[in-house]
Amino acid sequence: MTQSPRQAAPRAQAQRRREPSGVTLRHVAAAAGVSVATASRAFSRPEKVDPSTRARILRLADDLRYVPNRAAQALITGRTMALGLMVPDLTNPFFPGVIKGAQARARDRGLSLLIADTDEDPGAELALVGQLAQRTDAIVLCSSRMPDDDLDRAARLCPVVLVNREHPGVPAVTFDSDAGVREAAVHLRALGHRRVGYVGGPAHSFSDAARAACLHAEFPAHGLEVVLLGNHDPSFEGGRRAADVVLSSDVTAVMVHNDVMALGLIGRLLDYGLDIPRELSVIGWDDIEFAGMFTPGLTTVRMPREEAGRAAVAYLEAALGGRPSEPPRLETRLVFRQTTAREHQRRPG
Amino acid sequence: MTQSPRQAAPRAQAQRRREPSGVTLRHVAAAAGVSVATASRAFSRPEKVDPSTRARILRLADDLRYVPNRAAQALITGRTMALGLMVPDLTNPFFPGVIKGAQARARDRGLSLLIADTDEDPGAELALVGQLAQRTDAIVLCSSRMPDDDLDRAARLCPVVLVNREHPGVPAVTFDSDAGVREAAVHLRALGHRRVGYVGGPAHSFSDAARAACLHAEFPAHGLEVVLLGNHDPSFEGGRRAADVVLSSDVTAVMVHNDVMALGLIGRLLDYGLDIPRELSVIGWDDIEFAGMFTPGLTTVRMPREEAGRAAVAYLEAALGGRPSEPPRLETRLVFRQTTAREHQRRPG
DNA sequence: ACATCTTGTGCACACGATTGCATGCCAGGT
DNA sequence: ACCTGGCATGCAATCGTGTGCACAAGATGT
Repeated sequence: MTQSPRQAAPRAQAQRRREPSGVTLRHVAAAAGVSVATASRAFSRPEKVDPSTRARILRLADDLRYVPNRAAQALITGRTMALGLMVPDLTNPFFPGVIKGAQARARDRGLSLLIADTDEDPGAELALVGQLAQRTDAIVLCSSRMPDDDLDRAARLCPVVLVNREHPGVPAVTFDSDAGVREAAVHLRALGHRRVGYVGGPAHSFSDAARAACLHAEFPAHGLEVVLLGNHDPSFEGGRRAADVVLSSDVTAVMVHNDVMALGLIGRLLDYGLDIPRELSVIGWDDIEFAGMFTPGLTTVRMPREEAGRAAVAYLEAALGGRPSEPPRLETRLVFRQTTAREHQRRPG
Repeated sequence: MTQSPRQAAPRAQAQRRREPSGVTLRHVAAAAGVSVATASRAFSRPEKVDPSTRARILRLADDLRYVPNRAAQALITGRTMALGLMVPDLTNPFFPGVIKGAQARARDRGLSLLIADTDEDPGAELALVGQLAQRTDAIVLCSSRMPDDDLDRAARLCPVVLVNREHPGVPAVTFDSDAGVREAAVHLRALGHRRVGYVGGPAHSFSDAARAACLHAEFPAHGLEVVLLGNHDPSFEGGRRAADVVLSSDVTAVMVHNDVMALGLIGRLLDYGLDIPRELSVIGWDDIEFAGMFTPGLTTVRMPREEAGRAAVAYLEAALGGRPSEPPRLETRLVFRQTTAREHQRRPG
């Protein structure tokens, strides 16, 4: 008998808190009369095991209700099969849209999605990325407000893809506002408008800068003058507060940084007794579900947000799989509803 | 020299795809001149290691940017430190609210939150629970539409807490509609209403049944007759479609299964030229953010949904920690806005 | 008949952390 | 001097899976 120095120590086998279904590969292997290695390969390297034994193993696994232990897989494999997704505020309907798309795609591929809400606190984002990175293979940063160098650090921490923000060296799913804005321009021009205001979002928001830039690039070419009406909180209240600035300007139409703000603005103007859209045309941004539910329905630039979510995880899948790819630039379109109408001088407010 | 039969086999140490920060406990231990065991204890059993060595270990860990490998911890510990949260539809603002609360609480406790959206498919829920269960310690089932026996199976799969649904033997964070509904009753009665309709949600929805039951329990006591106006899709469109039923009934006020439906209903009635609330008072359910953003502002029964999310994870924490507790029953309140007014016979529609 | 390749399987190690047990050390009681 | 006991630490096993390597048996080529 060959001496075997191993196996000497008696196995204490402490009583541990175990998962409900304590069925492991070992059990399946034993039942099938094969080694754990073969059982493992039956799942992950199908071509390396005899079809009949494989079938037997799979059937037994099923009978025993075997479910692989993801932690063990993650440990040996180095891949958690989970992705992270960070958003500034779940309460803004734009983000659940992105999540929905991301989650659907992830689920299709057997990936899980961890959600983090930063509560609009740019300072907390980097730390949160750190936390997420421990449990995921890669992260989607949606409309991140992080300072540029935090972003650099984050990208070094773990594979990252941005949505609705751009930063050199970091892949990003972006929205091409041009098409939507151009449509808005011809639309407003056709209605007779000349001077249109832009009610901006947060001062250091990337997307706000992008939107303003896009306006400046497209509107003058269509004979429209754009008037900046300040930076505001990207909330309903922010929109309401912007009402006075709008009234005291002499624009006949405004574009607003996002739909929620636009709705706040309109609500406030309605309170003032203004006739929307007769006295002021309003165009929002995002096309959240509620934009179409309001009366009057909000004309707005649609951002394909579920698609953005899907594209972001698709990109990460590819990147993790070593297949290089380019995250897409998504087209926007103007959605025509009832908050835009022929230009008409309003009575002094 | 003591003979050591171990350590004979040469370590091949295959080149594996490793996490970006390849720093493990072993490195920290080596740097600190202690064993991995001590290093480990420096983190998880602080009292069992000398304060000075502990300090040294922690500092070194920090310097080396050590981050513990959650997969390894999960493997040995049997705890993933992650929770799952399943919702029917992220697009309904009620659910992001719950998620926000859950996520905030989870993050505070160092837990992660996995999100699953069932896309309103009750048949898919059980399978999704199975998937989630592999990666989490416990699951929050929010407004689950699962059939009862699926629910039983799910609960056997892994620790579960329900939100906004009840089922014998399964803990649940519930909403006590009574208070809100009672307020609605006295409110409507004070405004002179007698017959109030109920525009129901999905036929087999637990919460719809609960809400209807609550109406039947409270309204007659206040001299109000309740008229059931059918079951409808819990969406904006569903609310719009319910408009005709409402018009053809002779009620002067309606309660609607949720805010989104109420908004749809109101929008449609406005289209018909109805004066809301003069000709019909409307009360919604949930108090989603947008309820207050509409014009007219929607009077509605508030559900403290972020609190529900927090309570659900708090309950699970306790349960996993072996501390038995009872998930709370949360109070609802009526939020008075502009869609309710004195009863006033409307002109025949 | 023998060399070579292919195929299917098992052995054993590795992943990174936790933890029961053993051990060595030092203080204090007798 | 010796025993006792607490404290700090190390050893080694363990969690469940993946995978390189070795090996046996059968297939194939000359």
